[in-house]
Amino acid sequence: MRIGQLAKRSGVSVRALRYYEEQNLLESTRTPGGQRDYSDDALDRVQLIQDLFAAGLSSRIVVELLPCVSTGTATPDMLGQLTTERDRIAERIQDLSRAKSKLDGVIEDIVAAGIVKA
Amino acid sequence: MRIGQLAKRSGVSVRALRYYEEQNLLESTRTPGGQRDYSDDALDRVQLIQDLFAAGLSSRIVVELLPCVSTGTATPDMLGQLTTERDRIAERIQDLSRAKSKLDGVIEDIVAAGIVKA
DNA sequence: CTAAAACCTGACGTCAACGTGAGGTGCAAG
DNA sequence: CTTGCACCTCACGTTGACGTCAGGTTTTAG
Repeated sequence: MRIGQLAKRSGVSVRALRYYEEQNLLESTRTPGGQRDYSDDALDRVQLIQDLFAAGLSSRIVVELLPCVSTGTATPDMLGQLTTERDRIAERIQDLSRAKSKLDGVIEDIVAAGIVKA
Repeated sequence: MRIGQLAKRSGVSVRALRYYEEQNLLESTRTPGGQRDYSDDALDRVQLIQDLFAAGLSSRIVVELLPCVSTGTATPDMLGQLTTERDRIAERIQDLSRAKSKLDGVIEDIVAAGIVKA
């Protein structure tokens, strides 16, 4: 499929897909005319990239980890990286949970104070 | 206390503290010589700001929400904002949990494959 | 009193993940 | 063949939360 199709299916912009390729996160073959041609696997790949980005990983990290995620194999170093990032995400979840609790508390207090009844 | 002390105690940089003041997130009185002087409450304030930043809120949002968080009162609009941001954080937690599960799975697979034994 | 911290105000630099034109090319339809 | 949309490659712009350097002032230790 071509880039517009992939963009539509994956929900990311055309610009973003080109950026992924620039960062070696995503491959494509080219038509004789020079246009990108993606395999169906690309869709999964893009969604994986989005998930990792959403988890706060940078493209530098993602490009290092993508091979193991795809192949299920890794060097000891890569495994270390993986666990490091996994732990970082876990920490982030803790941070977010703390912030959420705080906001929950504030919301409860406000509602309890009867400022608003919804 | 002065800005260096607050920075050391809160763990954020002097530059960041000045930035918070610039964004109306943090107040300070001034010495006759023009140097910032912080009350002890400032420490809690800074940590709250950090928590909200860590939760992905922008300074614009934080400056709107800080009053209700401090006072426990709010207009209906502010309460709406609060719940909106609370829900956004909840979503983010979900995203992170998904990413973490994915990485956990990858790590398990790698370890199971016997590439490494730690 | 003097030197060295610590502080002050601008104001420009940074970094990531794209957005947004500019100017030109590929390709399927009629 | 030509219209027109999708695509191409530069290459500069954007945003947020600061980092950092310059040039000057205040505070504190001795």
